[in-house]
Amino acid sequence: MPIPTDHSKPIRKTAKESAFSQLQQWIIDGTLLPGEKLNDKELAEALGVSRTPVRESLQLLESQGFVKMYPGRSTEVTEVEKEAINDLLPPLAALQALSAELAIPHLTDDVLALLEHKNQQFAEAIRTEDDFSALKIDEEFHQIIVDTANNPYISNLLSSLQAHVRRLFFHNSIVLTEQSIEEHRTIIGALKQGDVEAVSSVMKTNWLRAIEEFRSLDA
Amino acid sequence: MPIPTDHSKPIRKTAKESAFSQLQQWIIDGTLLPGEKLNDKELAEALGVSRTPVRESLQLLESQGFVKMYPGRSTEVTEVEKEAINDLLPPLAALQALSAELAIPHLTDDVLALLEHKNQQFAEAIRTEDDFSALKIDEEFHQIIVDTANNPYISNLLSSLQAHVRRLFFHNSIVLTEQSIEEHRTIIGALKQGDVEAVSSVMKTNWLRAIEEFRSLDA
DNA sequence: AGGCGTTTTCCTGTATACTATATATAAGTT
DNA sequence: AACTTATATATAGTATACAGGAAAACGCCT
Repeated sequence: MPIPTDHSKPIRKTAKESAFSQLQQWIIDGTLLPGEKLNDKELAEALGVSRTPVRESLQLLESQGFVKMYPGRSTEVTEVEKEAINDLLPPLAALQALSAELAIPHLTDDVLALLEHKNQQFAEAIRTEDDFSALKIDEEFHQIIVDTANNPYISNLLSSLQAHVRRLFFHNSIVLTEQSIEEHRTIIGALKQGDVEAVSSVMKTNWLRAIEEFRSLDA
Repeated sequence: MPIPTDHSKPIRKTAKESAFSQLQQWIIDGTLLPGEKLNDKELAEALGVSRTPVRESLQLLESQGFVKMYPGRSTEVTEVEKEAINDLLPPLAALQALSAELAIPHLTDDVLALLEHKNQQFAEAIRTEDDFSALKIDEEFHQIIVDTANNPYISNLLSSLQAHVRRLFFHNSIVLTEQSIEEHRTIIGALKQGDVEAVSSVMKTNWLRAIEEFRSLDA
């Protein structure tokens, strides 16, 4: 009797974890509005758990910059300022560019195929103006590269930055353009050829261009 | 009556905060050894607080990668692997280089003077072979640049990476060399001239060189 | 002695209870 | 009425109590 039970991950999802992801989701998608005061008692009963896991989650969210705690006073959701994009994208671009550089030695045909496939999905999403999917797929595309770089520190830093970008994009309904498709192709090409300079440069361009596109929404 | 009492920071040092910094310190300086199992009850009484703030601190430390939590099982201090330097320094160098670039528009004479002063302190520490001070001053030197860049996201990311580097250096008693003094001078010069490329390049060199020096300790 | 199952202990995760401080509300004074 | 001062209420921070599960200790069998 084989019993294929895969207990490699005996994921008993701890109350703290589920509280954390739910709260983060609510903050990113705007259910919890920027500036809103958070009362742990309320959140606790809304989530059906006690205050303890809620408070633990809030502290993690603070370390990621999603909430601000005023000790002894209150906890509130941080603001979503459009100008934050100016602070957010440069380090994101730098780390993504670095990831691409570091990914080169670990490239395999599988990875390249995966990237090309993702970019096709991406192109399709752009074509059908499925903006939400496009954002999601774009993130996955870049995640492949980050994973390939295989650097846990970078992965960590980026996941935090990405979450903030996601929130900004959510609150401002940004739209990715066709230009990204071509840039992705260039990135794949540069990766194939192991051109460190080129890949780093295009990657930065790809991300920093978002600043301009973001600004144009002001109009 | 002016009463200059600055109650902008009525810092009531919360038990959680003091527990956190103490635990982090213990992990960095090796009081808590890599791989060691952490028992909240013990830690709690050692710190004179209850388990709650201890557990909260441990969770923050996990998010920073200083401990690993196996839910329901145990919490242990992460290992200090020399090879981690290979993963740690590239993003650190990239972000420090970016900081320097971004600092340029915010440079003032005060900042430049401060940098030159710090570098003199640094040179003095190197000269007297006060290795510990040299490390500390070097960190302060770079912190000035990061602060000048005035980007909260970068500051955040770097503080986490710096803590890891500090731990690595502690556990391997790394020593900074005279070469850093000259590189710091070059950095200051490039900043003065607003030479983005140069400052970025030297900054990266300055940090990545540490990888080589670190490896040479193997011998 | 070594392996397997059972029992016991311990520890983590979570809920609840307690405490002190901050804010809101009401009373009092000029 | 405006401004203090006092009182009440609420909420954050911390401690403790409780429950389930993991690891350790023990005993049993071969």
